[in-house]
Amino acid sequence: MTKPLDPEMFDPLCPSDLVPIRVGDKWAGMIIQCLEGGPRRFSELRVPLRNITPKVLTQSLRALERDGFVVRTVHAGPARNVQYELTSLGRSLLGLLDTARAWAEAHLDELIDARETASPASRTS
Amino acid sequence: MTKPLDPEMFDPLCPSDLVPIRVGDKWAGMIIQCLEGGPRRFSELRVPLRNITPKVLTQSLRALERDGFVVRTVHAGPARNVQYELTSLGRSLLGLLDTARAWAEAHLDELIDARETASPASRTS
DNA sequence: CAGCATCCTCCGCGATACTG
DNA sequence: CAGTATCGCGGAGGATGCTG
Repeated sequence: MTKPLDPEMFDPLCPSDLVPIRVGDKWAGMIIQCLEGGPRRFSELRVPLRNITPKVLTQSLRALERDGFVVRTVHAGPARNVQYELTSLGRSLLGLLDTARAWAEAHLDELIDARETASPASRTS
Repeated sequence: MTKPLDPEMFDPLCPSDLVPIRVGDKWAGMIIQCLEGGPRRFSELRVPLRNITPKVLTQSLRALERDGFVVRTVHAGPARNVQYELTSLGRSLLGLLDTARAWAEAHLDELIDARETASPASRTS
C-alpha cells in the first residue's frame, strides 16, 4: 500500500545542522519521518538515509524500540522480512517534529545571519 | 529587579534524560530558562546549574552567543560584571521548550514504562 | 568576578568486513 | 535480507588549577 520512500526526501545540502533542536539521536528524527506513512523494512529505510551504515541504523532502531517509539516485527517467509512501525507514542513525536520544522523555517535566515556575523567568512557585499 | 534564580529550579532527580528532545547542547535549554526572567550574570547562572564548571558554562554561553540566542554585555565597574540576555531569537525558543515540556509531561509515564519493559529490573508485582 | 589552559574520559558515529 | 563484529576517530563534557 504505502508507496516507496523518496530516496531524496532528505536533502544532503539542507542546512539542518544549524537548527539547535534534536529528537533522539542523529537519525531518529529522520527515521520517524520515514515511518510516518506506515511500516517499513530495514532495507527500505536505508534508501532515504543514503549513507547510513547498517550498524548505525540498527543502533538507532533499537534505541527507538527500547524507548517505545517503534515496534519491530519479524515476518518469516522465503526471504527474511522485518517491519518497523511507529507506536502511538512514536506518532506523538510527529507533532513535535512539525513544530520544530516550523520554528526552523521561520528562523532559518536569522540562524544563518548569526553564524555569518560570528565568523565573517570573506564578505563580498 | 529580577529576583534571584531558584537554586533548585532544576531538580537533579528529574528523569529528564528519558526525554528524547534536546535544544542545543546539554545545558542550553536550562540556560535559556534561567534567562527568561531577564539578564543574568555568569555567577548567577552557576547557582541553579549546580555542578557546572566555569569552562563548560562558558562553552555553552559562547555557542548560544554565536548562534544569536544570547547577547553578552560587559559592564565595567569596581568588580567585573558580565550580563547575558536572551535575544528575540533566543526568546522564540521558549515556546519550543514549553512544547517539549508539555509533551514530556504528557508522556513521561509511557517513557518510563517502555524502559522498564525493555530492561526488566526486578519486578515485584 | 569571569573566565582561560590543560588534560582526560566517555560515547556517538562511522568504515570495513563478515554471517544466519 | 537483516543484521553482527571490530576498529577507530573526533568531539562533548568534565576535573583541576591558574589569571586579569
